[in-house]
Parts: sequence; C-alpha cells; structure tokens
Amino acid sequence: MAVAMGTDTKTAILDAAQALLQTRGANGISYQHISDTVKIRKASIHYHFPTKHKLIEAVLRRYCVNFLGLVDAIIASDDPAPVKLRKYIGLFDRTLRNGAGQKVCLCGMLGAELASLRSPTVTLLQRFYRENALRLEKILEEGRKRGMLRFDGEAKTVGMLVFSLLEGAMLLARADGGVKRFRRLTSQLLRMVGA
Amino acid sequence: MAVAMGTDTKTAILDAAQALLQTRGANGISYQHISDTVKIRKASIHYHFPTKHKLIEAVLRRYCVNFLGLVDAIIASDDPAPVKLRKYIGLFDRTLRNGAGQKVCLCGMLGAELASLRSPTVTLLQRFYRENALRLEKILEEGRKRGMLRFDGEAKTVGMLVFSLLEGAMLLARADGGVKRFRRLTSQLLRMVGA
DNA sequence: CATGTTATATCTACTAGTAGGTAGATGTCA
DNA sequence: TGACATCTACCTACTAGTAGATATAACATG
Repeated sequence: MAVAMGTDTKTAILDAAQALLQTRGANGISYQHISDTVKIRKASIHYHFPTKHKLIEAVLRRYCVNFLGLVDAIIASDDPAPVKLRKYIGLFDRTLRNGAGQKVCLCGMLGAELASLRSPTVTLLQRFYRENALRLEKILEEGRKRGMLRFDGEAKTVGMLVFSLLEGAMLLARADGGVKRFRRLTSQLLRMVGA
Repeated sequence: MAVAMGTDTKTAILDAAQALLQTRGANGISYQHISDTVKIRKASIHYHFPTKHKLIEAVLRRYCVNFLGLVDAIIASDDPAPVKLRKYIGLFDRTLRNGAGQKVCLCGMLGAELASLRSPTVTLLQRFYRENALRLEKILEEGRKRGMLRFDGEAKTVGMLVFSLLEGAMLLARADGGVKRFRRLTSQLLRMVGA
C-alpha cells in the first residue's frame, strides 16, 4: 500500500517535527533528529519534504488549521463568553500539560525565531496571530454585550492582549513555575476581563 | 596596553553577541557571525569566551545586571506608581525601537530556546524572571496602597502577568504590527491596572 | 638605559562532527 | 511495467573548538 503508507509516514514526520519544534525550535532541530524519532532515514524525509523550510511551513499550516478549528468549535458552541474564554485558554493549558511542561505554542516558538524563517512561513505566522486576536475579539465583545464580561477599551485590543499574554505566559511558565504558574496567570487574566 | 585592549574587545564581543542573540537567538548564531561583526578572528573569540555556552552566560549575566539596575533606578525615584510602570514598560519599548523592530528582550528569546541552554544560563534566566516579577509587585502594591492604581487580585500575580504580557507582546509585535501595536497593548494593560 | 622574561592577546591553520541536501540503486505494490 | 517510497552513500558548507606560531607591551634585572 504505497499511497497509504506514504501518507502515514508523512503524518509521522509532521508529528515528530511539530513536537521537536515546540520544544527546541526551528534552529534547534535537524532532519537527523526527526529521523531518529520516526525511525526513517534522513534522506526519506527529504522525499516527503524537500527542504526544511517546506517542512516547517507544512507543520505550521497543519497546526493553524487544527488550532483555529478547535477555536471555531468553541465559538460555535452556546456556552457563555466566560466559559468560551476558559476553553480557549484550555487549549494552551493542554499544550503545556501534554508536552510534560516542555512544549510551548508552536507559533510562540516560531515567533521568537522569526529572523530565521522565510516568506510563506512568516505570512502564515502573522495570519495565525491575527486570526486568534479576531476570534478573541468576537468572544470578548459578545460577552461584554451580554453583561457576562466587563472590561474597558476596545475588544480588539483586549483580544490581542489576551493572546500576547498566553504566548508570553507559556514561555515563562516553562522556564519557571510550570502549569501551576500558568494557571495562576490565566485566572488573574480572566478576573481582569470580569469573567 | 594589553589589558585595556582586551577589555574593549571583550565588550565588543559581548555587544555583538547580545545584538545577534536578540534578533536570531542562541541557535541562530555562530562564532563566525560574531567574528564578522566584531572584525576579529573566530579563534580570538574562543580566547575570551572558551565555549558558546560561556559566552551566552556572560551576555545574559551582563544583561540582567544592566536591566535590573535600570529597574531599580525607576523604583528608587519618587515618581508615582503609574509613572514608574510607564517607565518600566519604556525599557521594553526602547529595545523594540533600538533594534529597528527586530530585537526582542534577550530573556524572552532565551526562554523560547530553553531546551538548548545549560544549567547556569537556565538558572540566571529564572532569576531574571523572578526579580522582574518581584519589582513589579513592589510598584503595583505601592500604587494600589496610595490609590494611584486599581486592580483585583494579588500584586504578585499581577506583576507576573505584566511581565509575561510584555515578553509576549514583544514577540508578537515584532512579527506583526511593530512598536505601534506594542504600545496599543501596553496602553490597554495600564488601563487594566487602573493607571 | 638596554635586555631578557613573562603574560596577554591575536593570528593562521587545523580537527572532528553535523548541517541540509542530492544521486542513484533497491524494494514494493497495483 | 511503472509509480511510489525508501534506502545507501555521498557532497559541500558550516559548526564549535583546538594547536601552535606570533606580536605586543609591561616589568624585572644587569
């Protein structure tokens, strides 16, 4: 089953690459690292993803689709805004938990390495940031309108603020304090938007 | 003047390394990059800093002392808390501006690359985070006591939140929106602590 | 004051290992 | 047979780090 096998391998490569990217970053990993994890030869990875840039781009593309899909599901639910917000934060919390406290958001990591990335990847990254801020704005605005959230200022700005904080808090929590600290920070954040 | 010359070179190496670290990260730079910038041979860098880890550690150590020194000066002034907070944020703002929008806080960058760092560097990084949170707590608590700041929750937690946001906002602003976006985020932050 | 000594600092030239990437043979299945 | 997938073997470029020669300047001694 050449086609099916190939697809599985491709997914396995993407999975391994993503996990490595989230812990060590783009400049901290090599095809050899991925090869060791997936148990496939280095050259075979090049067959599926001819260059490292293309591989990173593919990982990022898949990550964005998945992540924003989860966010959209949260938004589509009929939960009240504070619950939606909690669930949104839960996505980040889960990443921190699943990676044994060593993984951060892929886009936070790549954001730090921005100078090493190429055009399609950078554009994807920017879009990811914007899409998240946009969705948070939506949740916040709706929550405020229904009196379930309370904060001053534009919902758009607060949305960006929430997103920035989550990315920053993940980095800091990984270095010091772990999930526990992350939760203390997000609880405080929720309090500050009146949730 | 062997001694004086050596000191200057050492400083020049630290300066170049820091600038490169803030834009490209630890895994994104090499002794050759520094050599090109400082106009000294690669081997001469090894004379001053035998290994890359030692060099990074030295850069970080100097950065922490400088940065915390500036923060302490802000705290020691008799400005009201909201002004102190603004000045503190100004330190990050300046980094973003000076680096033509390409530099982020050294400790935010190294935080992302945590998995590639070694023990003394990691410890320094953790200390830097704690020291900043501590100083912010001080400013926040004092401001609230005097009625010049208004927020719910522990000052300690809010201090960590402010710091996390600043680190996160720098990363995001560099990728998308620049200094302008950074300022919009920090203005909103100030608003949320009643400044 | 001239001279030899020593420590500091820089250089050229090298090593072993790893990086990303390629060529081409081999296997495998429809 | 032919497309897909994987392999071995290799290439060139770059990595961190080392060895050893050389320059320089402060210092001690006759």
